[in-house]
Amino acid sequence: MRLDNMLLAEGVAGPEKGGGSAAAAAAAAAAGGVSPDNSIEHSDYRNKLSQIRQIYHSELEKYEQACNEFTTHVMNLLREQSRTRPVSPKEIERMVGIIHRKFSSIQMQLKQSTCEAVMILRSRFLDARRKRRNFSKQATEVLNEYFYSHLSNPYPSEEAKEELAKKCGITVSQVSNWFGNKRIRYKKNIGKFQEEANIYAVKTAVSAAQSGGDSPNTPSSAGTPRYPSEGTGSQQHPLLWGRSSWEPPLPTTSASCWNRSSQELPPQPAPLPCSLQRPLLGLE
DNA sequence: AGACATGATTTCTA
DNA sequence: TAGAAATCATGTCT
Repeated sequence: MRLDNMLLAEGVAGPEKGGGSAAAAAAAAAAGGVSPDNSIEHSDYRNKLSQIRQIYHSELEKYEQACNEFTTHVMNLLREQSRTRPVSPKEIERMVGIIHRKFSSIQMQLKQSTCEAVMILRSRFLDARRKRRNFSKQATEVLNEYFYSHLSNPYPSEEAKEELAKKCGITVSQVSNWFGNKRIRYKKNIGKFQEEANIYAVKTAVSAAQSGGDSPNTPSSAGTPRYPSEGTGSQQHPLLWGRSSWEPPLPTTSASCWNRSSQELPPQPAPLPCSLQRPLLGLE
Protein backbone atom coordinates (compact mmCIF):
# COMPACT_ATOMS: atom_id res chain seq x y z
CA MET A 1 0.00 0.00 0.00
CA ARG A 2 2.80 2.37 0.87
CA LEU A 3 4.54 1.51 -2.37
CA ASP A 4 1.31 2.20 -4.22
CA ASN A 5 0.98 5.56 -2.55
CA MET A 6 4.52 6.48 -3.33
CA LEU A 7 4.23 5.49 -6.96
CA LEU A 8 1.04 7.47 -7.14
CA ALA A 9 2.66 10.48 -5.55
CA GLU A 10 5.59 10.28 -7.93
CA GLY A 11 3.22 10.10 -10.86
CA VAL A 12 4.40 6.67 -11.89
CA ALA A 13 1.15 4.95 -11.05
CA GLY A 14 -2.19 6.62 -11.57
CA PRO A 15 -3.51 8.68 -14.46
CA GLU A 16 -1.15 9.40 -17.34
CA LYS A 17 -1.96 13.09 -17.74
CA GLY A 18 0.62 15.32 -16.16
CA GLY A 19 2.22 12.30 -14.68
CA GLY A 20 5.28 13.27 -12.78
CA SER A 21 5.15 16.92 -13.49
CA ALA A 22 3.79 17.69 -10.08
CA ALA A 23 6.45 15.58 -8.49
CA ALA A 24 9.08 17.23 -10.65
CA ALA A 25 7.84 20.64 -9.64
CA ALA A 26 7.89 19.64 -6.02
CA ALA A 27 11.37 18.29 -6.43
CA ALA A 28 12.50 21.46 -8.11
CA ALA A 29 11.00 23.51 -5.35
CA ALA A 30 12.64 21.37 -2.72
CA ALA A 31 15.93 21.77 -4.47
CA GLY A 32 15.66 25.44 -3.70
CA GLY A 33 17.74 26.62 -6.58
CA VAL A 34 16.14 28.79 -9.18
CA SER A 35 18.55 28.03 -11.90
CA PRO A 36 17.93 29.48 -15.30
CA ASP A 37 18.17 26.09 -16.90
CA ASN A 38 15.72 24.71 -14.42
CA SER A 39 13.28 23.96 -17.18
CA ILE A 40 15.84 21.86 -18.99
CA GLU A 41 16.53 19.77 -15.93
CA HIS A 42 12.84 19.72 -15.20
CA SER A 43 12.06 18.20 -18.58
CA ASP A 44 14.98 15.86 -18.18
CA TYR A 45 13.52 14.67 -14.92
CA ARG A 46 10.10 14.29 -16.54
CA ASN A 47 11.51 12.31 -19.44
CA LYS A 48 13.30 9.92 -17.17
CA LEU A 49 10.26 9.58 -14.95
CA SER A 50 8.00 8.83 -17.89
CA GLN A 51 10.52 6.23 -19.04
CA ILE A 52 10.26 4.55 -15.65
CA ARG A 53 6.51 4.87 -15.83
CA GLN A 54 6.36 3.21 -19.22
CA ILE A 55 8.49 0.30 -18.12
CA TYR A 56 6.45 -0.05 -14.95
CA HIS A 57 3.16 -0.15 -16.80
CA SER A 58 4.28 -2.53 -19.50
CA GLU A 59 5.71 -4.88 -16.90
CA LEU A 60 2.59 -4.61 -14.82
CA GLU A 61 0.47 -5.43 -17.83
CA LYS A 62 2.67 -8.41 -18.63
CA TYR A 63 2.29 -9.73 -15.11
CA GLU A 64 -1.46 -9.29 -15.15
CA GLN A 65 -1.70 -11.06 -18.45
CA ALA A 66 0.52 -13.86 -17.26
CA CYS A 67 -1.51 -14.13 -14.09
CA ASN A 68 -4.77 -14.43 -16.03
CA GLU A 69 -3.29 -16.92 -18.44
CA PHE A 70 -1.92 -19.02 -15.67
CA THR A 71 -5.19 -18.91 -13.77
CA THR A 72 -7.21 -20.09 -16.76
CA HIS A 73 -4.59 -22.73 -17.43
CA VAL A 74 -4.91 -24.07 -13.89
CA MET A 75 -8.69 -23.87 -14.09
CA ASN A 76 -8.62 -25.94 -17.24
CA LEU A 77 -6.37 -28.46 -15.56
CA LEU A 78 -8.73 -28.71 -12.62
CA ARG A 79 -11.67 -29.05 -14.97
CA GLU A 80 -9.92 -31.91 -16.66
CA GLN A 81 -9.15 -33.47 -13.33
CA SER A 82 -12.79 -33.14 -12.29
CA ARG A 83 -13.55 -35.89 -14.79
CA THR A 84 -11.45 -38.35 -12.85
CA ARG A 85 -11.92 -37.04 -9.31
CA PRO A 86 -14.23 -34.68 -7.49
CA VAL A 87 -12.93 -31.11 -7.44
CA SER A 88 -14.68 -28.86 -4.96
CA PRO A 89 -15.25 -25.17 -5.65
CA LYS A 90 -13.32 -24.54 -2.48
CA GLU A 91 -10.26 -26.22 -3.97
CA ILE A 92 -10.53 -24.11 -7.10
CA GLU A 93 -10.83 -21.01 -5.00
CA ARG A 94 -7.79 -22.02 -3.01
CA MET A 95 -5.70 -22.60 -6.13
CA VAL A 96 -6.73 -19.26 -7.60
CA GLY A 97 -5.83 -17.61 -4.31
CA ILE A 98 -2.38 -19.18 -4.34
CA ILE A 99 -1.75 -18.06 -7.92
CA HIS A 100 -2.86 -14.52 -7.20
CA ARG A 101 -0.70 -14.28 -4.11
CA LYS A 102 2.30 -15.49 -6.07
CA PHE A 103 1.75 -12.94 -8.78
CA SER A 104 1.06 -10.12 -6.38
CA SER A 105 4.34 -10.79 -4.63
CA ILE A 106 6.04 -10.54 -8.02
CA GLN A 107 4.15 -7.30 -8.61
CA MET A 108 5.36 -6.09 -5.26
CA GLN A 109 8.92 -6.65 -6.36
CA LEU A 110 8.22 -4.69 -9.51
CA LYS A 111 6.78 -1.86 -7.48
CA GLN A 112 9.73 -1.94 -5.14
CA SER A 113 12.32 -1.75 -7.86
CA THR A 114 10.32 0.99 -9.57
CA CYS A 115 10.30 2.92 -6.33
CA GLU A 116 14.05 2.49 -6.06
CA ALA A 117 14.51 3.77 -9.58
CA VAL A 118 12.37 6.79 -8.80
CA MET A 119 14.27 7.45 -5.61
CA ILE A 120 17.58 7.34 -7.40
CA LEU A 121 16.29 9.65 -10.10
CA ARG A 122 14.87 11.96 -7.49
CA SER A 123 18.02 12.08 -5.43
CA ARG A 124 20.03 12.86 -8.53
CA PHE A 125 17.63 15.57 -9.42
CA LEU A 126 17.52 16.96 -5.92
CA ASP A 127 21.12 16.68 -4.91
CA ALA A 128 22.21 20.28 -4.98
CA ARG A 129 25.84 19.32 -5.17
CA ARG A 130 25.20 17.63 -8.46
CA LYS A 131 23.74 20.76 -9.91
CA ARG A 132 26.04 23.25 -8.34
CA ARG A 133 26.43 26.41 -10.33
CA ASN A 134 28.98 29.06 -9.69
CA PHE A 135 27.49 32.35 -8.64
CA SER A 136 27.48 35.15 -11.14
CA LYS A 137 30.48 37.43 -11.25
CA GLN A 138 28.41 40.28 -9.99
CA ALA A 139 27.15 38.24 -7.03
CA THR A 140 30.66 37.15 -6.10
CA GLU A 141 31.75 40.76 -6.35
CA VAL A 142 29.04 41.91 -3.96
CA LEU A 143 29.91 39.17 -1.48
CA ASN A 144 33.61 39.84 -1.72
CA GLU A 145 33.09 43.54 -1.28
CA TYR A 146 31.22 42.90 1.91
CA PHE A 147 33.72 40.35 3.10
CA TYR A 148 36.79 42.49 2.57
CA SER A 149 35.22 45.61 3.91
CA HIS A 150 34.28 43.71 7.06
CA LEU A 151 37.48 41.77 7.39
CA SER A 152 37.68 42.48 11.06
CA ASN A 153 34.39 40.79 11.63
CA PRO A 154 33.12 39.00 8.57
CA TYR A 155 29.93 37.80 10.16
CA PRO A 156 26.99 39.47 8.47
CA SER A 157 23.86 39.82 10.56
CA GLU A 158 20.66 38.19 9.46
CA GLU A 159 19.50 41.44 7.92
CA ALA A 160 22.79 41.90 6.14
CA LYS A 161 22.57 38.35 4.86
CA GLU A 162 19.11 38.98 3.57
CA GLU A 163 20.21 42.12 1.84
CA LEU A 164 23.20 40.38 0.31
CA ALA A 165 21.01 37.50 -0.77
CA LYS A 166 18.64 39.89 -2.45
CA LYS A 167 21.45 41.72 -4.17
CA CYS A 168 23.06 38.52 -5.38
CA GLY A 169 19.92 36.70 -6.32
CA ILE A 170 20.72 33.80 -4.03
CA THR A 171 19.25 32.48 -0.81
CA VAL A 172 20.22 33.51 2.69
CA SER A 173 21.62 30.06 3.39
CA GLN A 174 23.74 30.36 0.27
CA VAL A 175 25.08 33.60 1.65
CA SER A 176 25.84 31.82 4.92
CA ASN A 177 27.55 29.02 3.06
CA TRP A 178 29.56 31.49 1.07
CA PHE A 179 30.77 33.34 4.15
CA GLY A 180 31.52 30.08 5.92
CA ASN A 181 33.58 28.88 3.01
CA LYS A 182 35.22 32.24 2.53
CA ARG A 183 36.24 32.63 6.15
CA ILE A 184 37.74 29.19 6.38
CA ARG A 185 39.54 29.43 3.06
CA TYR A 186 40.77 32.88 3.77
CA LYS A 187 42.13 31.85 7.14
CA LYS A 188 43.78 28.81 5.68
CA ASN A 189 45.58 30.69 2.99
CA ILE A 190 45.73 34.38 3.62
CA GLY A 191 48.63 34.79 1.27
CA LYS A 192 46.62 33.57 -1.64
CA PHE A 193 43.85 36.05 -0.93
CA GLN A 194 46.02 39.09 -0.42
CA GLU A 195 45.87 40.18 -4.00
CA GLU A 196 42.13 39.83 -4.03
CA ALA A 197 41.90 41.70 -0.75
CA ASN A 198 43.97 44.52 -2.16
CA ILE A 199 41.78 44.78 -5.21
CA TYR A 200 38.68 45.08 -3.11
CA ALA A 201 40.40 47.46 -0.77
CA VAL A 202 41.11 49.78 -3.68
CA LYS A 203 37.62 49.33 -5.03
CA THR A 204 36.01 50.19 -1.74
CA ALA A 205 38.31 53.12 -1.26
CA VAL A 206 37.55 54.47 -4.70
CA SER A 207 33.82 54.08 -4.34
CA ALA A 208 33.99 55.65 -0.91
CA ALA A 209 35.92 58.58 -2.30
CA GLN A 210 33.47 58.96 -5.16
CA SER A 211 30.39 58.86 -3.00
CA GLY A 212 32.06 60.89 -0.38
CA GLY A 213 31.06 58.43 2.25
CA ASP A 214 30.69 54.83 3.04
CA SER A 215 29.94 52.40 0.36
CA PRO A 216 26.29 51.48 0.32
CA ASN A 217 26.77 47.99 1.59
CA THR A 218 29.20 48.85 4.27
CA PRO A 219 27.36 51.40 6.22
CA SER A 220 29.09 51.18 9.50
CA SER A 221 32.39 49.70 8.74
CA ALA A 222 35.49 50.71 7.01
CA GLY A 223 36.78 49.53 3.71
CA THR A 224 40.05 47.83 3.56
CA PRO A 225 42.62 50.46 4.08
CA ARG A 226 40.11 51.59 6.58
CA TYR A 227 39.12 48.04 7.09
CA PRO A 228 39.92 46.10 10.03
CA SER A 229 39.52 48.98 12.28
CA GLU A 230 35.86 48.25 12.50
CA GLY A 231 35.17 49.00 16.10
CA THR A 232 38.66 48.51 17.31
CA GLY A 233 40.17 51.81 16.57
CA SER A 234 43.32 49.85 16.44
CA GLN A 235 45.79 49.95 13.66
CA GLN A 236 46.87 46.46 14.36
CA HIS A 237 45.35 43.89 12.24
CA PRO A 238 42.37 43.02 14.33
CA LEU A 239 41.42 39.87 12.59
CA LEU A 240 40.45 37.65 15.35
CA TRP A 241 37.86 35.33 14.09
CA GLY A 242 37.15 31.85 15.11
CA ARG A 243 35.01 30.81 17.97
CA SER A 244 37.76 28.81 19.49
CA SER A 245 41.28 29.98 19.59
CA TRP A 246 42.18 29.09 16.14
CA GLU A 247 45.81 28.61 15.37
CA PRO A 248 46.90 29.00 11.81
CA PRO A 249 48.40 25.89 10.37
CA LEU A 250 51.34 27.87 9.05
CA PRO A 251 51.98 30.93 11.14
CA THR A 252 54.27 32.27 8.50
CA THR A 253 52.43 35.34 7.35
CA SER A 254 50.05 37.66 8.97
CA ALA A 255 47.81 34.95 10.17
CA SER A 256 44.64 35.74 11.92
CA CYS A 257 41.68 34.29 13.54
CA TRP A 258 38.25 35.65 14.04
CA ASN A 259 36.47 35.42 17.29
CA ARG A 260 32.81 34.85 17.21
CA SER A 261 32.47 36.66 20.44
CA SER A 262 33.81 39.73 18.74
CA GLN A 263 30.53 39.87 16.88
CA GLU A 264 28.63 40.90 19.89
CA LEU A 265 31.20 43.01 21.64
CA PRO A 266 33.21 45.59 19.86
CA PRO A 267 36.51 43.94 19.14
CA GLN A 268 38.89 44.43 21.99
CA PRO A 269 42.21 46.01 21.28
CA ALA A 270 43.39 43.01 23.01
CA PRO A 271 45.55 40.02 23.09
CA LEU A 272 46.43 39.41 19.54
CA PRO A 273 48.52 36.42 18.83
CA CYS A 274 51.97 37.50 17.88
CA SER A 275 51.23 36.40 14.39
CA LEU A 276 48.76 39.23 14.17
CA GLN A 277 51.16 41.95 15.02
CA ARG A 278 52.00 42.54 11.40
CA PRO A 279 49.69 44.36 9.06
CA LEU A 280 47.69 42.17 6.80
CA LEU A 281 47.14 41.94 3.11
CA GLY A 282 50.64 42.59 2.06
CA LEU A 283 50.19 46.27 2.68
CA GLU A 284 53.24 46.45 4.82
C1' DA B 1 42.78 14.40 -18.15
C1' DG B 2 44.32 16.48 -14.15
C1' DA B 3 44.61 20.39 -11.10
C1' DC B 4 42.48 23.77 -8.95
C1' DA B 5 38.20 26.57 -7.65
C1' DT B 6 33.96 26.70 -5.50
C1' DG B 7 29.25 25.82 -3.70
C1' DA B 8 27.02 22.42 -0.70
C1' DT B 9 26.85 19.03 2.94
C1' DT B 10 28.27 16.74 7.13
C1' DT B 11 30.13 16.51 11.62
C1' DC B 12 31.47 18.53 15.61
C1' DT B 13 31.72 22.11 19.13
C1' DA B 14 30.87 25.98 22.24
C1' DT C 1 22.11 26.79 16.83
C1' DA C 2 25.66 29.34 14.23
C1' DG C 3 29.94 28.63 12.84
C1' DA C 4 34.53 25.87 12.13
C1' DA C 5 36.54 22.34 9.80
C1' DA C 6 36.57 18.53 6.79
C1' DT C 7 34.81 16.59 2.91
C1' DC C 8 32.16 15.90 -1.26
C1' DA C 9 30.78 16.87 -5.98
C1' DT C 10 30.78 19.70 -9.67
C1' DG C 11 32.62 23.62 -12.57
C1' DT C 12 36.43 25.65 -14.92
C1' DC C 13 40.88 26.19 -16.64
C1' DT C 14 45.13 24.46 -18.72
